Amino acid sequence: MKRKITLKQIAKELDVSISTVSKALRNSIEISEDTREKVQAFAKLYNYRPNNIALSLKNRKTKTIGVIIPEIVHHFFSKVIKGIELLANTKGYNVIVGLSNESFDKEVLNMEMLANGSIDGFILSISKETLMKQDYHHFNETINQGMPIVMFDRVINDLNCDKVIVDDYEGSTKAVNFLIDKGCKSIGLITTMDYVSVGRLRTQGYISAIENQGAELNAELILKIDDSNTSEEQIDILESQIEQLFENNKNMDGVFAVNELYALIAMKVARKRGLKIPEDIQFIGFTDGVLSKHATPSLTTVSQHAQAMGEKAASLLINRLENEEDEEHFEKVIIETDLIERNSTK
Amino acid sequence: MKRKITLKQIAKELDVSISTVSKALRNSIEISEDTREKVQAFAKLYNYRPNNIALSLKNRKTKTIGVIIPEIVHHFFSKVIKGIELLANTKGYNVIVGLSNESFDKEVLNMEMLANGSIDGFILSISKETLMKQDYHHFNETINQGMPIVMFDRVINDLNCDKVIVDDYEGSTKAVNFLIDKGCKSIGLITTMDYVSVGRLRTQGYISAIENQGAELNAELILKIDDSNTSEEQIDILESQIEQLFENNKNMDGVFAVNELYALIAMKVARKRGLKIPEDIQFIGFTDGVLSKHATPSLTTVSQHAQAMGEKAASLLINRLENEEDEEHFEKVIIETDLIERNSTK
DNA sequence: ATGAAAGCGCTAACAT
DNA sequence: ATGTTAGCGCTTTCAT
Repeated sequence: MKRKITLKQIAKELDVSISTVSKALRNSIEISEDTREKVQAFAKLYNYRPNNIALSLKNRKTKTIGVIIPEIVHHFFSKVIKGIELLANTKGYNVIVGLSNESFDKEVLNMEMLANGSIDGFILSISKETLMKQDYHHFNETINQGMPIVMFDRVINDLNCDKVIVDDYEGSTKAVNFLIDKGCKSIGLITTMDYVSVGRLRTQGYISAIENQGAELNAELILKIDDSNTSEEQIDILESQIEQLFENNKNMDGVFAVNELYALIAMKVARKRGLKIPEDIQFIGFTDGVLSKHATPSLTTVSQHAQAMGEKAASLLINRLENEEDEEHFEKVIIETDLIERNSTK
Repeated sequence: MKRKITLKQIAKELDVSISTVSKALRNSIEISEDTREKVQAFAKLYNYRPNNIALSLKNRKTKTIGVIIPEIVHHFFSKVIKGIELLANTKGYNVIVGLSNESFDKEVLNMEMLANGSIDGFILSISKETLMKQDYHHFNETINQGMPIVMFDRVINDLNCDKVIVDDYEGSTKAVNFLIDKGCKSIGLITTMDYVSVGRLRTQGYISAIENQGAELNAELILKIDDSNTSEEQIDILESQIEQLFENNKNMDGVFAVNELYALIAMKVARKRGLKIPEDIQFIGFTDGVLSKHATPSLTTVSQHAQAMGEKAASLLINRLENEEDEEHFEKVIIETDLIERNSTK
């Protein structure tokens, strides 16, 4: 078992100084052709690679990005990570992943664990608990220490950092208008509580689309789910809540759901009640998941382009890390949504 | 913007030496109560945290684990990562994620990028391309340099490292026997090419279950999918191949698929052909995905306990890192599968 | 009880 | 052309 070789060992073997070796390896013209070749050959033979940690200490930068997300077993987030990793890798950066698990404490802990020199900057999406508590001191402290943050999807507006969001408002409006165009007269909304900004914005998009149509807004048609605990039995509760929605609105002929699971369960309920999809009732979900494509019928969705979000977030962060210039001026990038038509709409 | 404070700065402010500060912070009895309190108060005030990189360089260990997986947008892998992160975090370790994207070159690149001091050890699952080429030099080199590896799911037997696998053979046997118990007389198999070890083992499980039954093996009932490229149009090809399977076996009354997507598409084909599930034909998938639970009908599956695999892998690696003892002796842990009954079987 | 010095692996300014 | 030195931030052994 041959341990990794260091400059020091090479220097000793070849009977030169450490700095000579260092320079020779970096092709410095200060070094004679002779020793340069000798050193390089030896280094190659022993498969010398500079130690990243030593470089990080010296350069005061680690070339790694810390990513904190609420949950990894989730199509949207894993796709964002894929985008981040892809772009980071092409720029020579590594990616450390921390999971907050929707918990405030774990989010803080994870950030503290990484902010002590392990990474150059953060890309993160805020946990539900943090959003609910509205306690953002850990973000501010990190930023104040000179470590840049890029937030995506679940963001806070008045924070000194770049943001990448999907146009939730526009996406919902688009979806609801689509349902209206397809002849829906009574469109239900299945959404989350307002403290999740994306839920709030999607709800607003729904409302404005309905109102712009001159139609009156019917509160009965709006179902707000409290998903602060995401346990298993939650799904049964969810289903009965959706049952109730159908029961209260017998003439409902369209449903817009803020995620694909809600939409799928709603379709299931509709089918149970003997409704034909899309003939009797049409469905659209807001999502970037796998369920939609393989559901029966397949679900029309508003795509969030999660991977593009990840790439954009990584590119913003790396730009900021490598160009000290644009301090104090932060970008808010909006990723456009696309409506993907499948078989749950006419 | 106050940058992170260092021992040096504290020492200067308090007019003591760096080593005094260091000792004071670690509660050394060498230091007088007086200065100890003074230093600790000052450190707390300025929120001092030791620099991880410096510690890593000093201790020659980074307390971070490198994870290389073929794909992250995949329920199984993201669940494994969740398990790894969970356990790693409780032990004070961070997790760097690298994606091979099923490519040999990216796998090698990623490993080289991390093996130069950034991490203490690897947890990985081998890319399809690597399995096909059977080129494992990068694993051997890493191990030879004294960096431990733990492989999971897609593993190579004769490699000096710990392994965590699911009992693919046993799981398939269990599934096929279950179908037989439920009255199936003609059971189809939808699997992958043999170079993916999990596909091969699951196929063997199917075969032995059929043969143990005294039934004769019918090659017509076995469909091997070449999924070496996983593009979009692949799904249409997949569907037509499965159509063919049904066409060739009109009396098929059970299907075992080595993943949930194959099972779902098979169910779709069956439905199209007017077959009732589970009355006319029953289905089981091998998986740990979300599709199964929300499919119609929901799919009976063999669960792999992905998160448990991740936790076990992390625990094996950390044990090896922290106890130098058990060199040369490697474990192969087998995670039991569970059959989760849903509505695609009687 | 405190401090000086060496060392982890590397780079770079500054001698020679 | 080569070597010495200092320093990145920290711990620890060895003086004082």
